[in-house]
Amino acid sequence: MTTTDTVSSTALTRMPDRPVLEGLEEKWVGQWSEEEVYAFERPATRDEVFSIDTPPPTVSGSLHVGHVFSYTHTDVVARYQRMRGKHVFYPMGWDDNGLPTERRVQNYYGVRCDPTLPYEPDFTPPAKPDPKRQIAISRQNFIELCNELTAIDEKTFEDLWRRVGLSVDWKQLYTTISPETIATAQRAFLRNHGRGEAYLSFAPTLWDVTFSTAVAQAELEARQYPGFYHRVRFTRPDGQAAYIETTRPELIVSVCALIAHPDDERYQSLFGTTVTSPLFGVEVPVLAHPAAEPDKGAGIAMCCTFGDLTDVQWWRELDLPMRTVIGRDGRLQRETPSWLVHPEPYETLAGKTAFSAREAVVALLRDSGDLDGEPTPTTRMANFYEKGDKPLEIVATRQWYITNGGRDEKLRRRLLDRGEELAWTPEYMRHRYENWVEGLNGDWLISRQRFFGVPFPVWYPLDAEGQTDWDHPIVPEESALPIDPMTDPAPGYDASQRDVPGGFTADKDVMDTWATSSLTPQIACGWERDDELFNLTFPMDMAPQSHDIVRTWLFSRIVRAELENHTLPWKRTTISGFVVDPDRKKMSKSKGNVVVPTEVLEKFGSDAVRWRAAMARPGADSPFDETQMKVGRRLATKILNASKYVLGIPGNDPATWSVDLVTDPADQAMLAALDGVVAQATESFEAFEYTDALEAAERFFWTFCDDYIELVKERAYGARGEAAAASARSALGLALGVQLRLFAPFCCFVTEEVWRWWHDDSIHRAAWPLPGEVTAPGDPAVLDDIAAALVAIRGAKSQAKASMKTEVSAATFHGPEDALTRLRAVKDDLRAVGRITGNIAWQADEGPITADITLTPSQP
RNA sequence: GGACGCAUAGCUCAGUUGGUAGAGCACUUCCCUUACAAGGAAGGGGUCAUCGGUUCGAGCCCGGUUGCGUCCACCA
Repeated sequence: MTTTDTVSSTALTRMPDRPVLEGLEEKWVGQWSEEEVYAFERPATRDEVFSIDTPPPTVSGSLHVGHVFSYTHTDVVARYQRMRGKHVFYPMGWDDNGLPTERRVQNYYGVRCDPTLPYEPDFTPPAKPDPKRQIAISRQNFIELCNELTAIDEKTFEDLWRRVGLSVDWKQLYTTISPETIATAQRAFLRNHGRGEAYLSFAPTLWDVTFSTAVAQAELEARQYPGFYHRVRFTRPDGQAAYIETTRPELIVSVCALIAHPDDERYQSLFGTTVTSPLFGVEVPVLAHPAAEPDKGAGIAMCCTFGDLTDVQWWRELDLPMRTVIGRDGRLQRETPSWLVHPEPYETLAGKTAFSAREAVVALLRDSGDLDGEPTPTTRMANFYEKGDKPLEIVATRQWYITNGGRDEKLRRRLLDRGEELAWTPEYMRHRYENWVEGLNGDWLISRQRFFGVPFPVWYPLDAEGQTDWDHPIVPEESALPIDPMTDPAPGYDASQRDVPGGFTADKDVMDTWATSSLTPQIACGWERDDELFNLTFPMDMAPQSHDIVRTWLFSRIVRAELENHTLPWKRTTISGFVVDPDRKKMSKSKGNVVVPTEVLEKFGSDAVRWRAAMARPGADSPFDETQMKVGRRLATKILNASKYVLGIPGNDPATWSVDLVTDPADQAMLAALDGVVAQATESFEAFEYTDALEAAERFFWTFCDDYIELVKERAYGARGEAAAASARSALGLALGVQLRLFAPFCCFVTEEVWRWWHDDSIHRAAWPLPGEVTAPGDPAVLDDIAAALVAIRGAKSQAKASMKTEVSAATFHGPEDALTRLRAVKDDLRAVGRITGNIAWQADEGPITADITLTPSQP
């Protein structure tokens, strides 16, 4: 990247009399867009590119300050890399497919999808949606509404991101429901399928009864759930009782066995025998299995198909029969199960929800005398779908899976190795990844029984009886993608053969959102769509995200890239912490502690919010605190005012600035010190430690303002001749230019505003300052000595409660000999800033620099 | 229960290879000084969670304890 920037001498005409922060966002957002400052231009080679796998926000959700912080962290790095001359590939994506959008559409328009209904071309949603009486509409109508609403939401999101100042290239925007993305997701799936990495399986799966869909391990959330222990009697062949305790008595219908730990003394005599279930008279074996925990409940568990994941394990390992009664709607099946010896009691349960059935069973048990004592309340942990509010059921269904190492040690090892290979910021976050991969207990379930998502590009043949042949799925050629099996006929068939015996039927499921977003590197980089782009950007350089989605998004992308590309999808991942409320609780809608970003941005300005974000180190949670925003705002204001001062010095002309004119020792010392700061900031950015870069720049800037500017003020105005003034002006101007660039990644608006007072091109395409660019053969220690001397002078005046303007009739400086020598060289500047009119004496001794000051009595 | 992180001034946090405890905010006092009163200056304030070890010397290294947070596991 070359800059065609020209330095303008017309600074004074572009500089407002009283510059303010208000309005800078609007002004520069517009101009950056017009000038295409952040457009990605394809260079010749990969090493000229810095590519970023931006997390695509869920547009149906809402953004809070936490999002603003973490996206700012990425932007700060992107801006640094751009200034280093990289062609920054920084796309934005909208995650608009999936269940969150469906749910939002249902609430927003008051509709629900009923795939059995026909399409109504003229359908318009009700003006006032009634959330209690959702209108049933066809799948196509429903998808149209999803597209309509996401378009509105995406506009809001884009406006916010622009306002925050994200330097994304909006021409690289992708969405997870676009035809290109659908084609990419389907293509990747077909490749997985072709290699045996994607497979269809009929198995017990975690099932959300509210949304009527399967969910994956990564989407689980364990929550406290209140329940009751019921002590229930089973009957031994000799008529004796065997008691179990259960929180789900309705599952007695499904009981397959009683199971205790093999070493449990209490149940040795029962192993190998059978017992009979209460109410239904079903005879089940009593078995031993090490997964049974003697301390839980009665120590002997009722194994049902299925109450929990342990039941699944027992069912599988002990080869138990499948006695499912809870259906996909969360209700007990209507037909009386065939295995019941006494079917009569079931009549009162048929068709009931699990909750109602539980009450009914308890009543029955009470009547029959099989309930021992009263149910005792307990709190247990239950698995929930993270977006749902009813505990998950386990239902045997046919689902698509992708291998993820959960059932394959070799693949698991490879994925763990990838975690090793990946660079992590901060380093310790890699443990979360390792924990997750090591704890996987099954493959990745990717199919969802929903509507707004990427359809599986799959059909199944129907035999002569119209039965689906699940074992021989029909897939399309890749060239036909994207396809929708619900509307496109299977290859080799025509539309009339849909759903008729001897014909074909569509796979009606869609892929889970994560199955699509696991491919964001491939989607954004143009995999199999734009080879040139792909080769220039993939594997990507940086994958930013917050720490809660290491197990989902980060992991799933590594899986997909490993299976498809045999590489990591990126070199490095950077993990942001959360913004938490003052009590250090995570912000969430349900807690009502969410801070809306637009208000904060409005109140303090984007630069202030960005500053605060950058002060949060990678991985660290930070509490939301408005007073911190004020500090950022103060910095932005200070940048504006200090710049105005430097450029407003009479006769100061940027075209004349040159390090060759910097001859004064104070000026040389300042530039030398700044050069060290540049080195520090650069080093920190190279390590992705943007906070350290900011702190280094800021620490220097305040000294620059409070000490250095004050020190050279009079000289810059020409009090000691033209050469001395030129030295100060060049030093001030050059240092300002360097510091603006150091701050540019953080306070992108105010630095741009100031920069343009004398440049025609954006600061964000200017070169990052590097050590040696602006420096002088000075001793940085002089600046510290000056600061110490100023503290001494000001302290004396402050203690005397005198104005800083008060004249000093005599001053004696104490301190180490070498420090005094350095101070003598800047004596005239000290005299000016301290208003020292009388004698200056120097007294060498040990200890810090101090001054004895005699103040001239103030004139009446 | 497992893993990880944190514990330093009233608050938010720095503290490099061990060598006299730091910043900002808040607080106190002062100052309208030709960039900035949405400003500036000066100042007070800390047994570095706790116990033990290594060392001439520990906020830092090692071990234990306690408290907090996050992720995972936990439905009998």
